[in-house]
Amino acid sequence: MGRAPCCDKANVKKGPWSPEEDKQLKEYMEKHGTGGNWIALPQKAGLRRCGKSCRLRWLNYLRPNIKHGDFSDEEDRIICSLFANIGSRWSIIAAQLPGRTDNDIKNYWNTKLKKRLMGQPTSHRKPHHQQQKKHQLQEQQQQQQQFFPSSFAVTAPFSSSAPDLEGIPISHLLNSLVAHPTHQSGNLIVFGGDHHSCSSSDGSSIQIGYGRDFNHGLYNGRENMGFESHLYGGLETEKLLLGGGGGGCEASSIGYSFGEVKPTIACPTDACHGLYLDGRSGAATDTSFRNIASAMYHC
DNA sequence: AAGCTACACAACCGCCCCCTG
DNA sequence: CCAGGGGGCGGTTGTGTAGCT
Repeated sequence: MGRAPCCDKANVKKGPWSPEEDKQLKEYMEKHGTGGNWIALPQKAGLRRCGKSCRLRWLNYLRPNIKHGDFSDEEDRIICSLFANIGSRWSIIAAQLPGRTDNDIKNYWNTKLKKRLMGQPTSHRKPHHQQQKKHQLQEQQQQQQQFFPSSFAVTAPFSSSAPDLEGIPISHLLNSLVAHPTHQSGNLIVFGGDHHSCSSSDGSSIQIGYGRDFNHGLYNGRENMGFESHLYGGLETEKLLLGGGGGGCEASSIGYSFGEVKPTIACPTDACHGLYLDGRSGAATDTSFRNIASAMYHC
């Protein structure tokens, strides 16, 4: 038996809200509030709308202090950073941006940020002059640099058969791991590079930019290598500190050798579900990442 | 000027979580 | 403890608009 519908679909108006309906809902909300029941609200307010539709309209458009329009660079950065850490938990991300709604942020991400960070054209309309294309390309490169300033900029394809990873951009290592997953790669969680979440055909996966399912840590007894808990948008996540102590991946920290990293990659256990590598900052992280990528190729 | 296309954003759908009785 | 229902959320679709041909 299916669930009873929340409202009588046949007698409910759908589609865009008219100014009159907006006014009616706003006035009712200002006088009475939801009364703890959105489903009953439309009837009380004299609206021929589904309660959920009223809720959405209120939360996303009518309620006070809603910000619409241009997102600032700071907001962009916050969204990207949180998306990298917790994925598409729009409500959590919205909670960090006063005046912004989850729907707004979701739309903004889907229509602009995602394309921008994936290197797709961001212009409002198709350019039709070479000059514009050139300018657009430069703009994209600048924007990528702005968000991921270390070595994440994409340049050339990476051959999966090449064991020597020195000098190969991290983004290509990432891409290659996505394209050629190993049985170990299912245990690697990276954030900070491109924002992909990819699965291979056999079900193993590399999750990039998403760490919430990663719960357990390894502590190998060595100072500055272990797991550290972080709160991102109210969600606790943990990451393996390959980059050194304190703040995670510091520029001055060391890269771990294959021997040190391999047990973690090769032998996931209940106590060690995988790696969580902060790839956002600096050369030391690159070294760590290269070690892991190298380990995966050798395993 | 008309038709086409791409884009932005509002709104809907349906699933899941969690509270309550 | 369990079932039912409302609320919340993320994904998807629909619609209006602006630029291009």
